[in-house]
Amino acid sequence: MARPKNQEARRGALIDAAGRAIADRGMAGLRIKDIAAEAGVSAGSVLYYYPELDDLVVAVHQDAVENYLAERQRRIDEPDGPVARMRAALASGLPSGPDDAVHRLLFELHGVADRSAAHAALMASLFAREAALYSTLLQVGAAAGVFTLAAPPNDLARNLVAMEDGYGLHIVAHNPAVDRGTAVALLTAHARAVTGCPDL
Amino acid sequence: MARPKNQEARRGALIDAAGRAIADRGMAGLRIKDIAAEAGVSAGSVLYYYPELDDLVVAVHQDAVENYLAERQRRIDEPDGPVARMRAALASGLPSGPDDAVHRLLFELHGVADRSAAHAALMASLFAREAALYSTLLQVGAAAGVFTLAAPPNDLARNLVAMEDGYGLHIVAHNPAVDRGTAVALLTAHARAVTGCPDL
Amino acid sequence: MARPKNQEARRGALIDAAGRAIADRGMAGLRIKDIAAEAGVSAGSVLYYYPELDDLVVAVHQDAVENYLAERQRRIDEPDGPVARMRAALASGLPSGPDDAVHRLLFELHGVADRSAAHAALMASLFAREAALYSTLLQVGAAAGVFTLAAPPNDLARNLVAMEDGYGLHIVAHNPAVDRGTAVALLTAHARAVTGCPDL
Amino acid sequence: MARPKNQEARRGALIDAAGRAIADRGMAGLRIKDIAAEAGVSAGSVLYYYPELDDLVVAVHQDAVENYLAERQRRIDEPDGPVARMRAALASGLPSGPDDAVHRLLFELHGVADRSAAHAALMASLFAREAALYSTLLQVGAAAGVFTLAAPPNDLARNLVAMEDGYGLHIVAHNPAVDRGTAVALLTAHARAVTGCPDL
DNA sequence: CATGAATGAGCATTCATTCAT
DNA sequence: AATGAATGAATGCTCATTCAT
Repeated sequence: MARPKNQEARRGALIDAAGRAIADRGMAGLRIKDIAAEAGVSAGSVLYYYPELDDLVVAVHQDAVENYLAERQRRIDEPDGPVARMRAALASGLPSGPDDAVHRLLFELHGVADRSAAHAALMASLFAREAALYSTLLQVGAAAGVFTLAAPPNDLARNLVAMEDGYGLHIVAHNPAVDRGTAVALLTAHARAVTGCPDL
Repeated sequence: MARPKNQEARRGALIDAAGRAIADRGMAGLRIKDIAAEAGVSAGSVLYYYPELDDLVVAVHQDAVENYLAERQRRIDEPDGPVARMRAALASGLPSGPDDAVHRLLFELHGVADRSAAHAALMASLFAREAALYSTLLQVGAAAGVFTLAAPPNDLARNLVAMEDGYGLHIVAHNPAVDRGTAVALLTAHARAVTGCPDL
Repeated sequence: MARPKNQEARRGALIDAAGRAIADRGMAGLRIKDIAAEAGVSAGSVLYYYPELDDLVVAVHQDAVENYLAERQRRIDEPDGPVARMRAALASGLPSGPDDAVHRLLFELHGVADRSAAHAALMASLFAREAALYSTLLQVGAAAGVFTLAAPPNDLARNLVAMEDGYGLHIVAHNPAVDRGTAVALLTAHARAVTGCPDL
Repeated sequence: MARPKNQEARRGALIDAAGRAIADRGMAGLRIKDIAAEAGVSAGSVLYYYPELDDLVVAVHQDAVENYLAERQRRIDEPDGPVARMRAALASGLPSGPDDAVHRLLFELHGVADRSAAHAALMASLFAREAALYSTLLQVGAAAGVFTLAAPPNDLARNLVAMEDGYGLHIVAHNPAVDRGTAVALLTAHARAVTGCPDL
């Protein structure tokens, strides 16, 4: 069982390395030798594990989506109570800044979704699961009587994610008029309005 | 005076051709040969007019932003009255579908903004001017007594644009759960809520 | 004593596998991987038994020559009498068609003889022994009074083999104007003439 | 008209260079950079003129066949009378030795005919036209009363070409027992027999 | 002004080969 | 004895770029 484990470990290392390379140089500038250098192996090794480079990129996307969601879930579950959790959700959906590696990576990968069904599916999955996160929070808050929802929770949830994605795009892309602080404030104001909860 | 005019005309044709090439093949797959073919000239000619290819791409971005904004302004100004105009605004900010060439082009170009100050500036300009569009509509509507704004118009405006961008991203990227109809409906519902105007 | 035997068996299997690979893909397209796959072993194993790949190819050539000659001798010895045996000889020297694996292999290996003394020697050996086959048949037939040789038996024999080789080349190489039937007929007509034996 | 001429000249130079490279290194060892070096141009230039390398090899084959046939025809037509011409034919169909560039090239190219219809057609064309050469000589000689044909001229002609090809193969491939002198003698003896002409 | 010819840098990719196990 | 992991050399190929015309 040593071999398969090593195989998996090496594949994982390559996925990490490729993720860094994509976040750094962008999908357009992705080179096998960059991935190899980042992973500390030869270019041949990358091809050895991923004869089809696209498969590696899909693996990176999968990994990024899962890790991002898990981490976000973790940060949301940390505090107690609907209000604190919603605040955690609002805080955890935006890039920390233009250099946020995770968001850079995800946006790069979203950019190829229009030419790849696999990437489109991953992006759609991320969207749906983030919406589900918000939807749950909204419904729990409403059930607890803290939120008064201005519209069906699923609609509000999708709008929140769309707004996050929009602001996230501008933050990562260095829009000087949209920094994280502003975006969080505007997003929070919106959430406050649609939940009728001034404490957010 | 004939030369400069021809020069300009040729440059314009190259900008159009490059725009089509980017929308078609994406920034990552952009080749001088493709631009040349799309413009019906030789690859050398492209380099002759744009020794630095980046300049051509910036020109494409500039052109796309200006045309898009002008067209959107036109569509907003067409109807009369704040409500109709707001409806026109909500309808004109989302791609018609995954194949919408203008939005495809703009999203491709947003993708390079994080590596280019020029593109970031253009993207920021687009964001600001779209927000201004909404801001004006909101203020006029409020002044007319049709809208009751739930927050400062500039805040609401930016949120609307961010939401548009988020949904636009998913539409262009083939998220199967986000089609134009759904996005327009959700965006409109949001606008209805923040303007307090059920007629939207 | 088990080891050496296994060694030999494995080497034999590799020779067979390499022979099939060469007949299939040609010398130009020969890959260690293909030989290994054909033999059902790893590429490393091939190198283990034949650190110098050329040695394997020489072994293939040797094997092919010996087997081919043995089989041809067998087919010639089967019938009785000079005439029947000569007919068997004429029938056994031409490929059955463009897909005749043995002849394909031999011609591929002849093609490398100009760059390798070992292969040239094997090819020369094959030529000489085929000529000897014919020479014997001719002399026995002459002694029996059935053949009237038009020239020294060694000369006639070499001409027969050369003609065989020429026709064989065209058959294997898919010359549409030279099929086995035609070649056998022409070769036989020639043999009839030089032996003065109308019964061939 | 200067451009097309240069284009043609350059293509011709590449064909010559590729022919030399194939004769030197063999089809199996054919490298683009060798062709380029032989032609004194860059590797990119070879691809520029022949994006599909196979097309270049086919052109080489075509060229080799035509030149070889033209030269052979020339050498046959030089002397007067059926006997002298037949002697010229017999002398012009065999390689001068193992290093005969033309024959080396032709045999290399015959070796790929089994995997390429184009090359098979060229090889078949060469065979048919060489046979026609002999057939004409035989018929003219018979008509003149110098030859007494032992079989239909087309049959004799094909046998002559097959024998030539067989001996040619062995000469080029360094069969030490088959040198040009021996082959010419044996081939001539055969011709003498089938034409009944002792003067050959 | 514009082109096609020609190049070379940079890339993915194939493949024989090495090595630890 | 035999393998799979891993490498690096070698090659084809793409593409931006230069240049003479």
